[in-house]
Parts: sequence; structure tokens; C-alpha cells
Amino acid sequence: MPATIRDIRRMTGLSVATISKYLNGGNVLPENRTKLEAAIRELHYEVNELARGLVTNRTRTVGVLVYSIESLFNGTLLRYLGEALRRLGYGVLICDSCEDEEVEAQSLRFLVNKKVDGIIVVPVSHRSDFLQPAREAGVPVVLMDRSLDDEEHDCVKIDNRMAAFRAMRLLLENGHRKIAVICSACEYTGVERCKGFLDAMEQAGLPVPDAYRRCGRHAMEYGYQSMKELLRLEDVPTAVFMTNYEITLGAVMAVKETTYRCPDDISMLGFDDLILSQVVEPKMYMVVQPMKEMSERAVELLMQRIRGREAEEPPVEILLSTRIQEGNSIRRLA
Amino acid sequence: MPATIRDIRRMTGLSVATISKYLNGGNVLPENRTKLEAAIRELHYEVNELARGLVTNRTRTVGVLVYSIESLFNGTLLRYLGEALRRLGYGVLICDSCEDEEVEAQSLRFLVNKKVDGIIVVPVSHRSDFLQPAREAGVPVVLMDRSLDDEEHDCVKIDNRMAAFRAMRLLLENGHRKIAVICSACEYTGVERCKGFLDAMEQAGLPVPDAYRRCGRHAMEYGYQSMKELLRLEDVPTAVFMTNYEITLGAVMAVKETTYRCPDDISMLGFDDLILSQVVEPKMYMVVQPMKEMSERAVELLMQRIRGREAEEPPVEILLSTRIQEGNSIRRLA
DNA sequence: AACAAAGAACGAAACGGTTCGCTTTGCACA
DNA sequence: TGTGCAAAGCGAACCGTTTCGTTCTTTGTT
Repeated sequence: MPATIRDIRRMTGLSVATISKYLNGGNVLPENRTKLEAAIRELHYEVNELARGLVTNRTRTVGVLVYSIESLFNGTLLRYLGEALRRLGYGVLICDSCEDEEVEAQSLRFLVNKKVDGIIVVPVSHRSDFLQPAREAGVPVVLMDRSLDDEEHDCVKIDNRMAAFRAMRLLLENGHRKIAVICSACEYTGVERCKGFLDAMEQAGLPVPDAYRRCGRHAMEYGYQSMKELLRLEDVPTAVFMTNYEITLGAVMAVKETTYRCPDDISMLGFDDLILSQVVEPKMYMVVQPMKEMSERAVELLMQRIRGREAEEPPVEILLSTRIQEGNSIRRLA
Repeated sequence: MPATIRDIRRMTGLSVATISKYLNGGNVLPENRTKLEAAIRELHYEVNELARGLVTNRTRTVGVLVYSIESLFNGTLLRYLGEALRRLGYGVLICDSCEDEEVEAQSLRFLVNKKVDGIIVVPVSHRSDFLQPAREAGVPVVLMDRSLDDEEHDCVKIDNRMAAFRAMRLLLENGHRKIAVICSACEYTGVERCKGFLDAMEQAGLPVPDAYRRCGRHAMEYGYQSMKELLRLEDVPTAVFMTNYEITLGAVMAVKETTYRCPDDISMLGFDDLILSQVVEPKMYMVVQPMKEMSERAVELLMQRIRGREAEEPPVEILLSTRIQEGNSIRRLA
């Protein structure tokens, strides 16, 4: 049974109110301060956050809910978010949606029940219904990376469509015409990036055969399979654009197992520069998202909502720009 | 401002005590039950877990603290743990130690403050000091994957040394003599597995040149670099044993970039079968840990401690056995 | 019909803090 | 020496639950 404020009262003779004041940074007489410090040390006193939260309705804790804890992208995001939040003195409470809308809704309620001061979500659901409990409880929510159907939320992300469009220019400028895409069809970012790909191809007046358009799961296996199949086509593309990290990783491995060589036989442009490009030969051209900045901006935005900024103010959408990590994976065609 | 029990009292005319009883599964008259259900629905009432926790000192929440949220191994563990805990009706609170002992200690205190009922830790620290706050608060702790210096804790893991030793037999039985190891030197599992490697070599009466013993960081880059260097040696080993997932991944990529072919020129035996082996050619021989079982046993053990089993009972160490995932990455030597 | 026993409902006291409004203290100044 | 004022301290109410001991109601028994 841990010590309480009342134990400290017994030891110091001060009133509960004064002790509480001290604990929250208020002024007390130097003499009392030393008494308090001694008592706290001696009793190993620590504030009971449950009790404090009960009356203040604040916990100095924010929840982060990601669609899958197994995704490396989220892992990296979580690290940056954690660092930023800890720096501000906030505790972090991570929850995993397990790629399941049901679990996501449940986890969100869990976080709201824990009385977190705010929530950052990388959603699995496309609809915003599951956020309802947070809205009702007045807990601010900031989305990251993925939007929801209704745009009525604070959100920090990149302009996926434009990023893909711009990246494609790199392939086009290098003379590529037969370009395939491997993307994930089941989530916001994949769909947007695929649109960007198609925009670029259309603007360049290039047709995209069905066989060049591989839209499937967001998974290493899918990238691997797709790349293998592309290389088995009668008319093999000269370049492939891959729209996320897992798919890129699978595709790279697939190529390495064939007699095709990158960039000589096949050019590659990937997405999300995580550990991969530091390691692989040839160095990959990559669209890289400013993950650290993304995290910091999300935290910043959330903090504004938490302290003060009225919930009525219209939602803010922050679009960050990507950059292209140079590499040797793209060949210049005649 | 969410509805409270008192709002329900106002609406139903029942006493607070009765309502609480109902909420906790107690018996009430059928007539009152329907009244309560209606009121709860209408008011969107949800129990305030803070208030409940304050008086019960239980939260039906367990904390999981991992050394790094970015590690795929931990990601997978977290998913299994989450599933098992949710199944039992427990909320899960994930924390990241960021590979930093300071942050680890702080996060542990955070979890204890949140009054979690128990904590599962994959530690970064080697000493058990940082667990002190949990011990004082009487919060049970179960370690996973890694032990601490003093063995006075419940722990679920594999017998790393033995697993490595057994795995090595596979290489030896296939006639390999010149075997190198790439392992992480800075953490429990890496060290143990390296010992197992050395045991096997010693028992077989084989020397291990320094150049064949690459003990460094637990990172993909390290595996990559090390494998490259091994293949550049004058006397290239015929087989390489890699003691964790990240290192294995890096090593595989390194080989694929050279003219060496696995298993013809170099045999490989890796550790931790995550997505890698489903994707890579040739299929890798892998030591696989029963990660799901590990998670479930850890949860089981924790539950025993949480409900009843006295803290005085001696710590339990559960050693799970590994198995070898067959592949084609090992060549039989004459 | 009287009474015991079981089952529900109840009021009030916790749990461990914060905070409001009031009292006391200490000190500068006239 | 008396006055006024700010700073520090204090008691008590409150946050939203659970739980304990008691009272009320119902049912079954003789």
C-alpha cells in the first residue's frame, strides 16, 4: 500500500491542501518545502494519477492508435511520436488495431476511458464513425498518414497523389515508357499513390496495360509475388513503381532472385525509406516521407487542441512534402 | 461531461449501490434491469474507469514494455500478447523503452502509476533495479525473451544456448567445418546463442578463427556488413550462423549482391522466422521461436500472479523449445 | 397465520487527490 | 503601535465509483 498525501500530513503536520499545492508547483515556505521533500523521499510518495485524473479530468497522457503494430512504418512513427510527447512531459499509451475495425473501435473507447488528453490515430477504418466516443467526450483527435471519408478532422500527412505524380516524372524523364505499378488497394495511401501514378501516365499519353497494374495487399509477399509475375510477362516493363515499404522490400528480394539486374534490366522506384536503402545494392531511388516532422507536427497540432484551441475551430490539414532519395536503381534509357 | 451513476439514479430512482451492483454483474429485479438498460442506453453511460480503479485498485489493464517498438520481433510479440489479453477482457497498454535504460525505468514507473494489474517486459536493461517500483507497488512482472542478472523473476523464453547448439548440429552433420557466426553482442539472447555456437564448435573439436566471430550490433546493417566482410576473407567460411532476425535479413541481402550463391557457395542458418522465409529464395533454414506460445504462456503466468498466487511463491522460469524450419539454404558437403 | 430465511435495495463511508473560499501569518509603512 | 495587504495555510466539498452493514420485501415452511 503506497503512501498517500495523508501520510505526508501525519509526518509534516501540514494540511492536505498545502501538500497538494506543493506537489503542483505552488509556493510554500522554504521551511515547509524541506520538510515536505524529506517526507516524500522517506515515504517514497508518488502521486496517485488515478485520483488526480478523477478530479482534474486530465492525465497528461496521450493515446496513439495505429492500424498495426507490426508495420515498420508505424514502428518508426511511434518512436518519433513517443520522443516528442515525452519531451513535453506527456505519457504515451500505444494501442494496436490489429488491422481490424472492430478492435480499432474498441481500442479507441479504451483510450477515451483511460481519460487520455488527446489521441493520435493512424486509422484502419475509412469511415469516421469509430471516433464518435472521442468526440462525445471532448477528446481531441489528430489523424496521421491516412484520411477518413469525411474530411472533418485534423490530419497530418503527405500529399500522396502529388508525391507519386512527381516521383513518376523521374522515371518518365529518364525515358521510361513501359512502367508498372505495385500498390496496396485496400487503404487510403495506396489508392492515392496509384492515382498519382495514373495521372502521370495519362499526362504523358502512355497506356497502362492491366498486367502492369498490380493493386493488392499491403504486404511484403504481395510485392514479391507481383514483381515475379511482372518479370515473367512477355512484355516486361522497363521500370516499376512501388508504393510502400513492405511492397518495395518484397519486390527488391524478388528481383535479386532472378537473372534480371537492377537497374540494367529493370529500374525501380520505391516508397518509404526505412532501413532498406541503407543496406541494399544498388541503392534504391525512394520517395521518402518526413516521418519525424510528421510526428512532431501531429503532436504540435494535438497540443494546440488540448490546451485551449476551441474544438469548434475548423479542422486543420497539414500536408508535408516528400523528397526523393537519390540512388542508382533507375537506368537512363536512350 | 459524460453521464454518471447519479444521472442514472435520477432517471431510474434506484440507489447508487444497486446500479453499481448491476454494472458489476450482480442480481437485480428483472423490472429494474430493464429500467437500467434503458437509462444506460439513453444516457450513453460508460463506467469511469478512473473512479473505479481508484477504489478497487484494479484496472483490468496490463502494461507491456518492450525495448524497442521498431523491432519486428517485438511487433509480432505485441500482436500475440494483445490478442491473448484482449481475449481475457484485459486492456493493453504498450510502452516503448527506445533501447534506453532511462526511458525504460521511466516507462515502468508510468505503468505502475497507471495502476496496471500486471506488466510484461522485454527488457533493455540487464539489471533488475528498474523493476523496483513495480515490486514496491505489488504489481507482478513477467519477463519475456530476455532474463536479468538476478534470476528472481518470472520469465518466459527459449533456451537460447541450447537452441543454438542444436541448430549448429545441422551444419556439422552436413559436413561443415568452417562455420562463422554473426551475432549481437550487446544483449542477452545474442550472447547466449553465441555461447551455444561456441559449445558446438568446441565439442566438434573445431577452432573458430577470430575473423569468423562477428559479434556486434543487433541491426540489419550489421548483418549486411558482416556477411560482406566474411565473403571477402581469404578463407571464406562454408556456412554462416546468424543469431537474430535483423542480422539474418541483412546477411541474406548481402549474399544476393555478390556472386556467391546460397547454398552452393555458402550455407546459411538464420534465427527468427518472421516474414523473411516466406519470401526469399532459397528458402532459409531457420531456428524458429514459438512466439505465439511464448506470448500465451507469459499472459497465463501473469494471470496466475494477478489473481491470487502469492508474490512470495518462487519465480517460475518457462523454457520453450524451438524448432528448425527446414529450407534449402544448407548444402551437404562431401 | 406467523415466522424465518433469502434476496434486493439502500445510505454512507471510503478511495486519494484538487480546489474554493476563508483564516492566519508576516511584514512594510505611516 | 496600529493598519493594510499579500502570501501561505487550512477545512471542507467534490470527482465517480465500490463496498459494508443495514433495512425492506418476498417467498416458503410449519
